[in-house]
Amino acid sequence: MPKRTDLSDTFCPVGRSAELLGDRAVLLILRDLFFGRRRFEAIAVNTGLGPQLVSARLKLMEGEGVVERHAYQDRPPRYEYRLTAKGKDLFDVLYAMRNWAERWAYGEGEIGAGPAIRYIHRACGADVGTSTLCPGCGEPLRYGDLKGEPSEALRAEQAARAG
Amino acid sequence: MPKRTDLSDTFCPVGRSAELLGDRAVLLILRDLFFGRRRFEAIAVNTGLGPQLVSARLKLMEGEGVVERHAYQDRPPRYEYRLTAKGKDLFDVLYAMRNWAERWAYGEGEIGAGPAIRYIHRACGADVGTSTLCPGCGEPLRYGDLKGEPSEALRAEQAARAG
DNA sequence: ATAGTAACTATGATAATCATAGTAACAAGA
DNA sequence: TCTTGTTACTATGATTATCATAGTTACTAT
Repeated sequence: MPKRTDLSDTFCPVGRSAELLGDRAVLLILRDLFFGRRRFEAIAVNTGLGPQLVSARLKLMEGEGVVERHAYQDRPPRYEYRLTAKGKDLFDVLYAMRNWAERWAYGEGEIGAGPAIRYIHRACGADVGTSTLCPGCGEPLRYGDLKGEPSEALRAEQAARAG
Repeated sequence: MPKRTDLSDTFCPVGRSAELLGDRAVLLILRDLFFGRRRFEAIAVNTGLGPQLVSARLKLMEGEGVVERHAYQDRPPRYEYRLTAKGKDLFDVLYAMRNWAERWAYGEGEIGAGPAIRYIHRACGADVGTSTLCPGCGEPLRYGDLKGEPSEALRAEQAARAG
């Protein structure tokens, strides 16, 4: 392709977000980071993306300030990637994507009864369903407030990828 | 590129959303549709995307059930595109993207004081800032609840594209 | 008859992505 | 010591999506 249109200087906020988020690889990597997967190989395997793409996107995301590279050992030098505050603040976007998909993107009975991942509000123990506010206590849901319980189907799929 | 990895049958909901939303063109078209731009040419001009891409993506989105094609006149046949219920339900995603960008994606004073677009809650008249709940009345914000007031900078940019 | 409008499709150049393989720096076991 | 394993990448070549530009179709208006 020719150089894709650069959106980093539009005044439209959705356009600016789309510059980073309008990319499946970035989205998948963010998902993994939110799930606590911090290492290069783990992310590459789980996303199925291939090392150059993961490498390129992590560099991009680091440049954008949504992830930080941390050495977790010195010899041999090994790094892991962590969400920054700016990165963690993307939680609402990913959570909204999850909610939409749970409502619209599965066939009848495709994953058995219930959602692909059930989320429990740690504070009150309620199943949050696909709401923005906790149906149990009415509080808005933020990063870290939720405990995810993947369905059997999703667990099996991830285990298969991990080999 | 070779065929990009198909995510439409993952059990992960973020993966399924990413199949559609991990694409800058789709995101920009959705933005325009949410803003009431329904015609092919208007969308192509405002997004700057080029007719084949707009055409391809609208077909894709129609296939996914997020937009519908409606004839608005018969001779010559002319069509416009509307969000379906499934499409309108993507509001939370786009709104979360907007909020994130307003908080993180602009330089100091880049658009003057205030946000790129100010949103007013129709029900109570409060400026919602970048919150999920209306700071005035506490209600969750949904599609149609908000009145957007683009900043001067954004208005000028859109006018320039429209020619 | 000519120009204009809206919604596209066609063509060719360019560049992003994928699959596969390879590299670098070390640790651990035979 | 030699081999295998682990982690985090980089290199290469084939494939294909995207862009810019131009053209098409089917009308209406002057």
